[in-house]
Amino acid sequence: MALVPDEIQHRMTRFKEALRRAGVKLTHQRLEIFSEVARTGEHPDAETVFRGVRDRLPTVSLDTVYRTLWLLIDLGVLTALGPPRGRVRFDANMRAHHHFVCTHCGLTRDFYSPVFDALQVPAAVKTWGRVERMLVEIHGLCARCVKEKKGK
Amino acid sequence: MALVPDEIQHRMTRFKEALRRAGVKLTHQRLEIFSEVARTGEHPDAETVFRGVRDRLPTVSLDTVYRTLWLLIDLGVLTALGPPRGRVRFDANMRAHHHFVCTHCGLTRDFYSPVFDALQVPAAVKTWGRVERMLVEIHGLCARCVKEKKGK
DNA sequence: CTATTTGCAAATAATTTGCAGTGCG
DNA sequence: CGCACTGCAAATTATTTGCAAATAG
Repeated sequence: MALVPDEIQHRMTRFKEALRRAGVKLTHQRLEIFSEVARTGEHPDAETVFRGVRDRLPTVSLDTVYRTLWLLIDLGVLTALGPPRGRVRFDANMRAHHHFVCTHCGLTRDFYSPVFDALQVPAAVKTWGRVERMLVEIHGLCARCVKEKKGK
Repeated sequence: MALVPDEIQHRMTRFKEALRRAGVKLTHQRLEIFSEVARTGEHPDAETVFRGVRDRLPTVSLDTVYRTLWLLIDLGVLTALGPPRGRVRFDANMRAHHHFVCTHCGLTRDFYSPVFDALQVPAAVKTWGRVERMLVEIHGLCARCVKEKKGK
């Protein structure tokens, strides 16, 4: 999971610019928390980030980690993996299919596509483990959430 | 989100067969809980399933809904969407990329593919909302989890 | 009949919030 | 040097578990 130093530098620069543009303060904890996520190609959860920054920020609290991560997502320098609202959702469709996911409300609709079904798993990925399934995820705002945003 | 009745029938049949094969009892609550997920193309969370079955099962409890849903996943008639272990994970990679996700431990690795980047969003999907991003998710077991399973 | 399954209530895990003190710009 | 930011502790939300009573096969 080694990342080229250049890429990390680039991420740090974008991060500082985003804070400045948003008029948000550059604190020690924000720097360390972002850098903890940015320095790795893993996608750590909040707890992992928390443990990672404790050497450098012994008094940081888990709630600051959460607040900072969500702030950085708002500023567009991080993204969250998995559906919003933390809830698990259940799917009875066992045929090959793909998903449209609303990043705001979590609505997920299935769709079918022979083109997508026919995609090949890259050879490099096969060396990482046992592949069971491949699907395309299209992320965006569903019509309802688009309308809601306009309303405000 | 209307589903063809044939598809629902097919799902119910597979469900009953799976229970029988596993030697698991067909209870009223299992039937209603599965049917609640199977009758729709939405992908409800546990709370939504719970509210949906309460008309027909006034005394059912939320824990039974959870237990049943996970059981049905074990039996292979449902799948869970979203991150394993319920945790949100954070990603500092804002370039176009794709994911290999371990369905057991949640490990997520990025990879790049010009072929996948070039995929077109189907016209039908565009009518569902505003598309922001498209990525390919490859699900499976990472090497570590494959090894762990063999160990047992 | 009797082992499996359920409902209840209480436990745990993940995440968020209110508030008073602290430090960045 | 003021207001955004943090740490603490307590609140919420999501999910799981132990156990006695209920029921499918």
